[in-house]
Amino acid sequence: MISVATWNINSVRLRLPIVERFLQEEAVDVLCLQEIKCQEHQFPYEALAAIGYKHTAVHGQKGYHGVATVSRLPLREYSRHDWQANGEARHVGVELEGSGMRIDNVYVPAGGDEPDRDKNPKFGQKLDFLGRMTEWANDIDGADHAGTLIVGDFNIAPLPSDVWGHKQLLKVVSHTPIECETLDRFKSAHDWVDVGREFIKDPERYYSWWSYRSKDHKANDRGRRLDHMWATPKLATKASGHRLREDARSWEKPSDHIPLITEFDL
DNA sequence: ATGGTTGCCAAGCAA
Repeated sequence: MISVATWNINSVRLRLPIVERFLQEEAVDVLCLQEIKCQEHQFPYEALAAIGYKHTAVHGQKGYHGVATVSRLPLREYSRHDWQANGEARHVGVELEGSGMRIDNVYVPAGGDEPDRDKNPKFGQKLDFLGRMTEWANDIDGADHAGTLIVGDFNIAPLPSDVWGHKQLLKVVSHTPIECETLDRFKSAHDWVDVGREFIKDPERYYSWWSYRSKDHKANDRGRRLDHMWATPKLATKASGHRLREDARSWEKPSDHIPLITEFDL
């Protein structure tokens, strides 16, 4: 069995205590972090190695963004795509030694506030990022390895049941029709299976993010499913479990995102 | 309609 988790941590240095808590409680094999907000030399390698996570692939930058994959199992970093072509650290790809499973850890741009690429260049960059990610997916050769799992903060909640209010959020970046369609084109490009939704079926409530801009996120429960774990079809058939640690949103100094975990029989 | 919060790093940007 191999277990993989994804978590937008919103500063790995500030939240090292809850990363350690999560790893000690869940003992996942692999944890994919987004928004580490540090450079590679600032990453807490020693603290994570001390609790068994000795294998790392860190793609960081100063102050913003940044992704890191930490593992108990040996891995080989094989790619760092810049799907925005602007130098931001938003992807790192690894292959697990032994199983050969590939894990692509991605942090899709949030896209700003205005869902109009003419008025808001960030929105266009988000759509273009997904376009390049789709071209990449078209080129994956799925025939000769154990399959690919792409995980991370996609910054899009595609289904009506992925948000607290479908109608209220149709013009809010993360749930606009054009974003959902663009993500759908990516999905079709490689027949990705939305593993989370294989286990927590639509239209069941499934959120992974709650804004900090709410006194009590549980009171109105205005969540969105921005984080995803999608597998190539053959690998998806090996998924044996999927769960959320929604309680982590209430831990001390929490991230605004929660961890997602998928288990594979491999 | 607006503003609400957080992190980085020391002003404003990104989310």
